[in-house]
Amino acid sequence: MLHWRSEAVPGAGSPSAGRGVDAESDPAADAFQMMGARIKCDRNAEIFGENEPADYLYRVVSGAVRVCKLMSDGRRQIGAFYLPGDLFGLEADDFHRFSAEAVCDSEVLVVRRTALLARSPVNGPTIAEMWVQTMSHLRQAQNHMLLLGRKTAQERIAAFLLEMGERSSRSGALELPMSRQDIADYLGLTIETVSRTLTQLEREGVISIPVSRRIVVRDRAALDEMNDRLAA
Amino acid sequence: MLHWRSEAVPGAGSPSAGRGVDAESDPAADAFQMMGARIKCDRNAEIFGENEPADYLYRVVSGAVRVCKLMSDGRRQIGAFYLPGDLFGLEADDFHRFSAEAVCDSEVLVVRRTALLARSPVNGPTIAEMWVQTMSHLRQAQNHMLLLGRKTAQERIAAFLLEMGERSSRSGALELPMSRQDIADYLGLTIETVSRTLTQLEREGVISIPVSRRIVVRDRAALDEMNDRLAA
DNA sequence: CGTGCGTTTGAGTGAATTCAACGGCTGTGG
DNA sequence: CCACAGCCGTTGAATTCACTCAAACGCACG
Repeated sequence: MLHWRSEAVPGAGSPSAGRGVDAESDPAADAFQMMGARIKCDRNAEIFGENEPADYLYRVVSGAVRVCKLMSDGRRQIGAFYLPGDLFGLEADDFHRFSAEAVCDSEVLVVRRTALLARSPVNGPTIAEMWVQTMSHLRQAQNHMLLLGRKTAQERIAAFLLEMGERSSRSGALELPMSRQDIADYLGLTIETVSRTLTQLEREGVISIPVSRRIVVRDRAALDEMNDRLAA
Repeated sequence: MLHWRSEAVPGAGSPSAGRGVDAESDPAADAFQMMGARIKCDRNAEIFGENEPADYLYRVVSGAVRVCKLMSDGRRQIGAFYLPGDLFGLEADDFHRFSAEAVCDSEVLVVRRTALLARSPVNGPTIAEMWVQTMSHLRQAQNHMLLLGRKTAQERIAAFLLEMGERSSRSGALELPMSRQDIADYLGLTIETVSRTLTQLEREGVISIPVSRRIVVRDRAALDEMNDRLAA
């Protein structure tokens, strides 16, 4: 595909903590470090709201962020979780179509959209970078779409665990920053079904759950099989 | 895969019919008309398959195209329908993640990806155009995601009818090119549920169905209300 | 006039939901 | 140090919505 090294000065910002922040590897990160402001968000704090002007781009430094839509009867659909290193807030129009909230106490970098886009002449590499980002989000959305289509609760949970496994720091146990309710709203299930399904997977020996937000995958193949029914 | 008449020979094809092809208006269209080959696809013909190299871009001229994934147990998820004027086949990687098939006898324009991208020097307007396209697909995927989340059959059908209404020629009746099975696989329902729900909507006077693939919306507000529960 | 396909309709089942109660951790204040 | 409140998560029982299985219908085509 396309990629190139950024044209500028990564040197300054010492990236600090935030597990899994290998952000410095990709080019957009540099722009963020140069131009971005770092802000702290308490758990459940709104980072931007639906229909607000989309003047800024964001990058998760630590913690986690969810983007979601609320329906008038209280149902909520979470469109994505963003983990350290992930970019979010990029929109096709000038307004956000989802709201974004901190899943837990988090830090994000913020940069004006115009600043990023103006960085190089007319449409320098930055446009292409944004394109790649958008492509990546598209792929993510398509995966999520598949997840929400005709799938059983078990298949959804399996897919979720595998996805989080891929994205989190490659360690033994999964540390989930989000509540059961968040997971439910992400997977299109109820909190009870999420809980029951996890318990069932634990009883079957596929996973173990030392504490509710830490999940150890014991039988990865089993999860794969539940999920792999995708794509013959 | 499939065969088409030699690349080249664009001049011959007079744009011909294909309702809703106002393709000439946007810039990418020009490239397609200049460089594309026009091919015919019989109903259910595969245009490209999952995991095939993504060397071409496509534009629907007439008919309709579905992109989908098949699961090993036969379940199918349709990711999108493309109608005349729509672009498809643009991928983040070098391989298609979905397969594409003609919903009904259709015509599509095909152009080599490299040809399109090479059109202007390094990253001329074309990159930006592609970005816009990708953004548009992202928005579409996000909408579809919402559709598949915790929604009742009625809400899904309502959303589907509204979506098709938006996208089809702005006439009175909706002419659906796809089968009930296609609709079901798009909405994450079974064919029976789709049928029942449509019948129910007809009995309630919200729509009427003179023949199975033609639907007249009688009470648009009712459909909106079923759908609008979205986004407070 | 059959044959085949797509669609509709019916009856019974089942997976996930709703409603409701309980259990367990955490932090606060007596 | 313990008691208690407030969450969050789990578990149970009953319900419901969509699914599965099955049959019939209508239409196009040979």
